[in-house]
Amino acid sequence: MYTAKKLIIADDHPLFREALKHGVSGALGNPEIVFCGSFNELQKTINHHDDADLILLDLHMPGAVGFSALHFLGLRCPDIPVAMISANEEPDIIARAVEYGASGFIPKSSEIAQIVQAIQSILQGNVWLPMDVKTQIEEARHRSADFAEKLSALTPSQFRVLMMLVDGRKNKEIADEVCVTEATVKAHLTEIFRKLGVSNRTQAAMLAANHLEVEDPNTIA
Amino acid sequence: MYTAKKLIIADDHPLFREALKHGVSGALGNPEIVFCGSFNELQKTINHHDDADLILLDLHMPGAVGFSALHFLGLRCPDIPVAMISANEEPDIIARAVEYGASGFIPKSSEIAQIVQAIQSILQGNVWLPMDVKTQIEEARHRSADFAEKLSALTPSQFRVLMMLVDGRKNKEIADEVCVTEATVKAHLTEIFRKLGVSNRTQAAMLAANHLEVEDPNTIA
DNA sequence: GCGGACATCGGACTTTAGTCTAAGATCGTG
DNA sequence: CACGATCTTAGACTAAAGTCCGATGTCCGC
Repeated sequence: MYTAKKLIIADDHPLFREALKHGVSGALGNPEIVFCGSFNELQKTINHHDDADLILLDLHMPGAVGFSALHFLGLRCPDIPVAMISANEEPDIIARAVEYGASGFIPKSSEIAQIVQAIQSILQGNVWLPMDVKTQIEEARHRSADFAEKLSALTPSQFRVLMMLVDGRKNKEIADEVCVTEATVKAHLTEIFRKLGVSNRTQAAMLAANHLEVEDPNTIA
Repeated sequence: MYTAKKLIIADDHPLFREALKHGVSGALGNPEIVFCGSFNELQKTINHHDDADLILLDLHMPGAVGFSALHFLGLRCPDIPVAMISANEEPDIIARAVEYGASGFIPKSSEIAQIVQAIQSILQGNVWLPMDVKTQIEEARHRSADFAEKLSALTPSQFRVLMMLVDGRKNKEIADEVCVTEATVKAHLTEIFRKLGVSNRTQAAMLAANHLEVEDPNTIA
């Protein structure tokens, strides 16, 4: 079992942070626990407690906007792991938190036991995320690889056509651009749809766009 | 010092590529330099010059969308290293370029000496990236606002239809879903195209998807 | 009540999209 | 050389997509 000597809890809900304290302190070897109720307070606190083992940081802190607190901590004390605590469980938010250097993301709705487990895992140097999010990310990776496979099944010519599909060009335009007849383009398209497992050009374009991170409003507008 | 025998420069800015040519050719042993001004041209060029030592590829090439050109080269000639050249310096873009197989990312704002150094590093088999990666997402935000304006011009019914367009549904399916006739859907669509400034459903879907981050459950950040 | 925005539909029509079948040309590989 | 994959095209369809014109009805604000 991993214990801690000093813990910083940055949350502006007195009730929640007290509950958090009593819930986890026993399981972590009764560490010293320092409270911060605002971003301002956190900035001061960190000056006297930069030897903390872990910071539990609320996403929505007074004085903090977005991930500003997280970003600050990353600069100020990059060695202290930060676990985000939030009622918000959007996978998108969680992914961003990790990008900004959070070592974990603990939903406020979690059971005490789960929170303890998360903290211990983070103290070991791991990144802890809620199960459902982990599976979502894994599935996303899986599907991404799946698409890459489909994509590499396309011949170069077919790939070219697919790219022009993303621009919303019509068959005749594509034909002129590639200097072939419309019949050829149609033949390619039918094959593209089959390989990608879609049924029309819009779906094919959306699929390609989502995975190739296409954004160029200029060519569309 | 590493030299090269043949270099392909794929960029649609004549001024820039000439400058690039004269800037680096001396330092690389005066290699043969082949120019391409579009994705189309690049595809043709590669057929006669698949013995090139390096390809300098502009991110924004006419005919190429996103990393389509990079991906194409990865399939067509996986052995030739590709250095992305771009005015875009977003870390996000740079990271993705490397994911898609780029051997380097050279900002157009770089000094000649730095570009030469980057190219030589890449010729050695390394992956070269700029030290300072600055973000300018202002334009993206601006375009976002522009699109939001167009979006708010849509009536609720039209918006709903647009969302189904993103799924690649056909008119009849949309009609059944919303419980109206196909005639109504068509009427909405014609108006949607007008308001968004596009000319067909695929373009409308792409526009919406790019700005609303509408995704089939495939991609996750 | 009148005008305007909105949603709804029909019909007629033109244009694209998409499938299917068939077939010729090229090119690389065993 | 034979084989397969790819690219190419044609012709004939069927099915969608998209436009134009007109029409009805609702709802809301002035």
